[in-house]
Amino acid sequence: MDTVFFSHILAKVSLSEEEKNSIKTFFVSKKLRKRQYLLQEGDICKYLSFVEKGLLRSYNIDEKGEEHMNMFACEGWWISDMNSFLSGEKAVFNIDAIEESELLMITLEDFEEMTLKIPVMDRYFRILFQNSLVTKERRLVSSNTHTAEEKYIELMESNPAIIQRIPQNLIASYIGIAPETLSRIKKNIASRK
Amino acid sequence: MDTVFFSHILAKVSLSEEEKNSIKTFFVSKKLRKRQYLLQEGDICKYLSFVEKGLLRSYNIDEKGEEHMNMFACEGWWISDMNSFLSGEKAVFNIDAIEESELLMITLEDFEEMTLKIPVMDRYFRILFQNSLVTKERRLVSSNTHTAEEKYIELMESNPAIIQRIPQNLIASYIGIAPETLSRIKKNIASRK
DNA sequence: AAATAAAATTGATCTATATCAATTAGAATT
DNA sequence: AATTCTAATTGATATAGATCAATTTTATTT
Repeated sequence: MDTVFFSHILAKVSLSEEEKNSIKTFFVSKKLRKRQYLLQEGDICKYLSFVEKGLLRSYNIDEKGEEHMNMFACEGWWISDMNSFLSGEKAVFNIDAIEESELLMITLEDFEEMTLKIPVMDRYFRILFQNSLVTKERRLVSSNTHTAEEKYIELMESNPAIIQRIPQNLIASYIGIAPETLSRIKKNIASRK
Repeated sequence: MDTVFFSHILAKVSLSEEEKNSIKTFFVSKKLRKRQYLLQEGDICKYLSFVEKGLLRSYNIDEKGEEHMNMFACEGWWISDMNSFLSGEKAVFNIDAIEESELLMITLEDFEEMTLKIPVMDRYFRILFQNSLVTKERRLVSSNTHTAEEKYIELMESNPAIIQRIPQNLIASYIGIAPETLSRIKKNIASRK
């Protein structure tokens, strides 16, 4: 319980040693093998999880059985089916590990207790959610405003690091296009250079 | 400074009379006529605004001059270009009034001061942003997973009240389709009943 | 109430991207 | 190293929804 976790929190708020120790007690750690599920659609999402190491994806599956990537999370990111986690409703997302991963997880009950005991964690999550909101908003704008190629270029430019760790077909799904289309887009871009 | 505002906050957190009085001091109120701008693309978004009354929209404009609705906000909603507000970068969104409106507005400086003075407001905004995140996530799933008709039906079902106050062409833009397409979709749905 | 402007509808046509099918390249497993 | 499985590429074709243009309906302004 460690460097990655607290360095990410301390980047947004200050914590005393005492607070750190207290926070630790609310989390449990978990390792996931590649392809292992953290959550399956229809289950209740019991945890909000911080990625210490590795790479996960969350996605939903439509009536035709097609997967649609919702988000990826690598080191320093949080992942969950927020609606299920907060409301106790059934999860609409699946979450699994793209790479072998290590997580720190907290239940809703402990999350509530932790924020009440350490109010600065409300601030941390307020800032975290604020930033996520900006990111999601950008993606939504991109989704409505740009062509397939523009969306791909935008993603490449905003997130070059993570992209290299993720198979093309998942990236295609993330930007909402067919894998064949992404393949052709890449070819076009390459041929223009 | 009033019922709508505090009733929305008190639905999420508790406040003493003293805290309420303190909170009041951070906000200024403003009235907008129909079609009046609150924010124009390229300006810095100085305020986070709570809608006491009326209806506003936020939207971006692409290179072809087409508007793309980002969100609508009626009584009880907050509106801003969050990225610009928080970072001081130029706004990418325009915000204007669809109906004559009344707002309560706070600057970033006062927002920071308020949350430091009244930590429970961090909690309020943490919960608010958490919920917005769930909403945005749903919209993104819908945008990638569903057909134009499904997106329209979903919006109708999740938000029947607000839809009736908003012109069809803006709704089409919000779900990312051409106004002609929405018109045809409505016709189809009607003819099937 | 008349005049003007804006929004919605309808038809005809076009296009970006999806879908289907086959092939090749790369990973993972034995 | 050989085999099997999965992902990526490429070509041919189909389609949802966009675009363009004309018309009608509904708001707004004078």
